[in-house]
Amino acid sequence: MGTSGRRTVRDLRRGNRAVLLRALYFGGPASRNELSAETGLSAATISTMTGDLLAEQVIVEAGQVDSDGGRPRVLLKVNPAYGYAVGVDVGETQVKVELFDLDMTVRARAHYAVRSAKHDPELVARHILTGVDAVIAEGEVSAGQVLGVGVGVPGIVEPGPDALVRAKTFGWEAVPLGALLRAGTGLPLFVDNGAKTMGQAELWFGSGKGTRDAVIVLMGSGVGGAIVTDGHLYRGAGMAAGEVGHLKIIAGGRACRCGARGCLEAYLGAEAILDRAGVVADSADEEAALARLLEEGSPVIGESVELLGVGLSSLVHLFNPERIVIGGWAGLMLGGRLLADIRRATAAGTQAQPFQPETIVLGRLGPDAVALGAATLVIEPFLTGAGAHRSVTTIA
Amino acid sequence: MGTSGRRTVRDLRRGNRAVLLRALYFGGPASRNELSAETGLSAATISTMTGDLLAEQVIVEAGQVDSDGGRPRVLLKVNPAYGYAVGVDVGETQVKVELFDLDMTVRARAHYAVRSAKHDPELVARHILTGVDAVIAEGEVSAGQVLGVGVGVPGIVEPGPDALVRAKTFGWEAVPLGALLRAGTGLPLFVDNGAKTMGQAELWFGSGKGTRDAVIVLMGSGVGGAIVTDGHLYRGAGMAAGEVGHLKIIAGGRACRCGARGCLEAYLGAEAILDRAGVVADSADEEAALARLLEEGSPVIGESVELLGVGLSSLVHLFNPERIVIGGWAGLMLGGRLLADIRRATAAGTQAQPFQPETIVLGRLGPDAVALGAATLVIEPFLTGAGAHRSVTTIA
DNA sequence: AGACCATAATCTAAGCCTCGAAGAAAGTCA
DNA sequence: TGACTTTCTTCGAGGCTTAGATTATGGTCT
Repeated sequence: MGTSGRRTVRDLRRGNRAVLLRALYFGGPASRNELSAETGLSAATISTMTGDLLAEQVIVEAGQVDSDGGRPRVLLKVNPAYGYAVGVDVGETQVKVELFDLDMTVRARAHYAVRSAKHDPELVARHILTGVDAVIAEGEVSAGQVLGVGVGVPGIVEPGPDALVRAKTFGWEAVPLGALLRAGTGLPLFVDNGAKTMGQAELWFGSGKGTRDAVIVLMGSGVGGAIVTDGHLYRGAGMAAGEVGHLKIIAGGRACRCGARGCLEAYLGAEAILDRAGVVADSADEEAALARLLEEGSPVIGESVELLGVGLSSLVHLFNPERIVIGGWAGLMLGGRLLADIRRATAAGTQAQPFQPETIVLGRLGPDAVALGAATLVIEPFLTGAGAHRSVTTIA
Repeated sequence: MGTSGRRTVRDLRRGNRAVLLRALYFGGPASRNELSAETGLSAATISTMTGDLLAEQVIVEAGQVDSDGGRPRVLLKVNPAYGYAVGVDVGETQVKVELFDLDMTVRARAHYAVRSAKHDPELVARHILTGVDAVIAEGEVSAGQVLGVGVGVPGIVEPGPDALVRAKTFGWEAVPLGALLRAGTGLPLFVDNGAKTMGQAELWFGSGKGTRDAVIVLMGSGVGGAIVTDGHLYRGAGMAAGEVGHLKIIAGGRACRCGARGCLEAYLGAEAILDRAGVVADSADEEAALARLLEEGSPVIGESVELLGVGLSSLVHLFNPERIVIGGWAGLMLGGRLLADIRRATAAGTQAQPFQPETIVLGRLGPDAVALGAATLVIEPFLTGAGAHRSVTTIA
């Protein structure tokens, strides 16, 4: 099953343009010659296509490289100023809005504090909309140059134009964030789970770079994740795949805030770890408290590593990934000191040949990559459409 | 990342031919007109392509349908006798070799008993090779018409021309089954895990038909599975993905024969269920013994359902499937009576909106579909290549 | 029966696309 | 300055799909 397939001869062009643009985006500056080798397209085709893209200003020249006694190669790269993407991170304590150029350099930021436990959807939407206007103004960019707005939220996002968000942590049951935002902006909109956006950031620019099959596990206060299959974020039938936090590790075990029992998140977010250690800490102090636990060598930490290993071994058998990236602030804290133990604990739960310990690595982007990842939601269709301007407004 | 992309204008034709052939293969007989609507290709293109395919005998006419006062539609279908596929099921007690035409009708069979616990690789290979020759002879098919041989084996298959098989149940450490078979036949060869082949059979012809995102869980003596993403079997980086049997459900729980603890298979194959119930039964009696347990209403059965629900809820959160198919003889036996309980137990471990109870269904093909599925490994490249004859011998 | 209509399939001309080969551009080296 | 090397562009050829016109094949109405 699974009919994909190009249709007409013009789709061919579009597809090849996308291949070219991706090579240029991820492969940095390159000459036409190198592009021909990388993409498999003939030099002639590359030439006409780069001609078009240059004329449209999607790409620009980026210097020369002389070769041994021949015509020097002209380097090409994606024009960072061709378009801009807004990335939004809707977090527990604040709404962060950032404007990126195509190089993913931040051109402007706006942060809005949100009082914990008071995540009024309308307020959040207003913060986002205000923020979008603010960064566009501050970045001195015309609205026409903005390719879209990507939003990373906690919880599960239902596909569809309304982008219904269900986030227990916020008490959001079925908040139509997409509809709320669309009422205030005409920009293309992409809403997805924050862990997934962060995962895509690691995939594109971090430790996942270059892999086709990867699992990204993110531990902060809770546990989230992202699954990469065939080089793309896997979302499943209803955008809810990859919820690593609700992988069960102990049938009938600790109660999770999701209502079920034995979830990874019932043991392994910073919140759960502190709770298991009997430490009381509000969300602002979690980081310090967890650091202290690590310092003390609390037995709860050792236990946590073992449980993480159990979860990861499940993931290895299900996904057989080429790489497993551990990220999120708590994940980086744990993994920074105990990576070897995590690898060993995972190996104990897996047969030898689908798993190599080196498969597990730490994330490289730090815990603030949610907005960056949200911006990649905007870039993705830009690359696929190869700069076919501002298509229909869609929800990823 | 993930560059796929057609390249030349002839690839376009090949791709569209594949789309057409798939539509015809899975959509049964259809007129050119219907094909045009289904594939999105213009009537003219369909016309020339069906012309080619008819000339090559890949497809044939299949009657007419008169329409409301117009020229009657000529129905087309894949020519079942265009080519044949051999499917092999290497099981615990026997090696089954079957010859299928493109309609997946069995044209010949050959079975070879294997004494339990004595799975000499060379002997198995010899059985397979003998069987292939036997079914080709019995089916009265010329070897040139055979598109390939698909083999389903227990354990994990490593990609590569040797197709190294690791199967603890057989005591196979790294058996180069591909190499052994290639020494005896020149036919294209495809080796994969038997649960995966069975899963693909359910996907193509059984309860998974038409789904793009599915999980297939197979319970026999042990537990296996297959994952479907975007309409295709997902194999991961090293063909080892989808090993549902080694999903962990209880950290530090019962020892599994794989060496780890807490695997689903340590609780849920027929073998494990009987063991947990304290019943001693050798593999020939397992079926009767399990049936008795069910009849008696043993508490172990109720427990098993709960544990299965835990495992399935993990799978729901990780894959967000459109459908979950339960198969294998033990799975069908349990599910036949207790499907409602399984659904309830799964729902208890999942949030409401990624999961609908009706997602879980029983397999439709019965427990003997391994060989059928193995044959689909041969059909798949035939459909993709759209009958571009006998390409290079590959391992799937 | 014959004129007319409806639907299916094929034919034809036009517009794109990618490729290979040949030519132009832009340097180095002696 | 001229030979050489390497990169990039231009051009003709061969293919592809499409829209629209044309042919095929039956029913329906008078």
